[in-house]
Amino acid sequence: MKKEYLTKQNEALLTYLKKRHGKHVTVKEICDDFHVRGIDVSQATVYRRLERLVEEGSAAKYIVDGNTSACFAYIGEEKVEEMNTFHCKCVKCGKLYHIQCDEFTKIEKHLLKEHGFAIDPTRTVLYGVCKACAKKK
Amino acid sequence: MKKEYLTKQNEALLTYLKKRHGKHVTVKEICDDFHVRGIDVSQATVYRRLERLVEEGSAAKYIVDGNTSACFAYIGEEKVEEMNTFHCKCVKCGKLYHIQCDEFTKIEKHLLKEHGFAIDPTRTVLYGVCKACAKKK
DNA sequence: TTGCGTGCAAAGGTTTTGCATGGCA
DNA sequence: TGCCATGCAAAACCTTTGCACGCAA
Repeated sequence: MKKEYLTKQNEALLTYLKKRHGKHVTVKEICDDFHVRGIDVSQATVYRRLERLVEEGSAAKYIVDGNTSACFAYIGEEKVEEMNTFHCKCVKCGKLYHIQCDEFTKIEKHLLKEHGFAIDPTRTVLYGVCKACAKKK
Repeated sequence: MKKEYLTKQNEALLTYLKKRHGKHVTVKEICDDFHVRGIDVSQATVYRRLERLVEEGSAAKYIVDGNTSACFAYIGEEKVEEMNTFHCKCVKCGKLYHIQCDEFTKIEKHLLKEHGFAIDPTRTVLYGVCKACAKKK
């Protein structure tokens, strides 16, 4: 087990993430915000810290778009098993919906029992078309 | 509506994709295979053709990994509405499972009715841990 | 002949990495 | 002091794009 130092960069990132608990952010958004507020944290550090947070289970990484950039969300102390939130991304307007629904928990259990597959909701994004965009059409 | 020419590159790609009907492949895999077999199709062309196939609905694009690279699968004439296949990717061993299950169709309908969100199964990948990897642990 | 398709290389963007330096414990 | 963390810039990747040329119809 490695030691971990408490640096101001680490602290700044954690503060930022906790303030947006559960929301998704990109590395770019984080860096931009830091830049605007005059906080100096290099992009490389943000990547390295986020990577570690994901390993530790305190953050989740999503590949949300056809676009290359990844999204991260802080999930902190929440136990993954208790989360019934999942993400839906509209492929038309690009909006990301956080949906809480027990039906999803059901399919989760079904998949586990019948197919032996344990979904990790923190990593999963469902793609489709949202209500608003369906109407427009 | 644009005219479409039938070129040998186009033909080679379609042959390749049809042979792997329903399976997922990356652009790199396609190019490598072509290279090995001495077929000359530039990477740019593969991207352009795949993009068009996706537009036409003959292929599906997945963002499958934490890695940046996208996967494509040929779905040909199948109508998307009839597909009850979805994809599960194991985050431990990296294996991609194609699962057919009516339960998934149910959650699809539920999401549409209750949340107004129409999932596109051809774009969606569920992440989690597969049976084999769960046992290892 | 027309104009779409292709190849090449450059450009664009995101993420990773090597190395010297900085800073926590 | 001992190491981990950080910054910077370069490198590594994947994907897109511009342009001239090739080729199907």
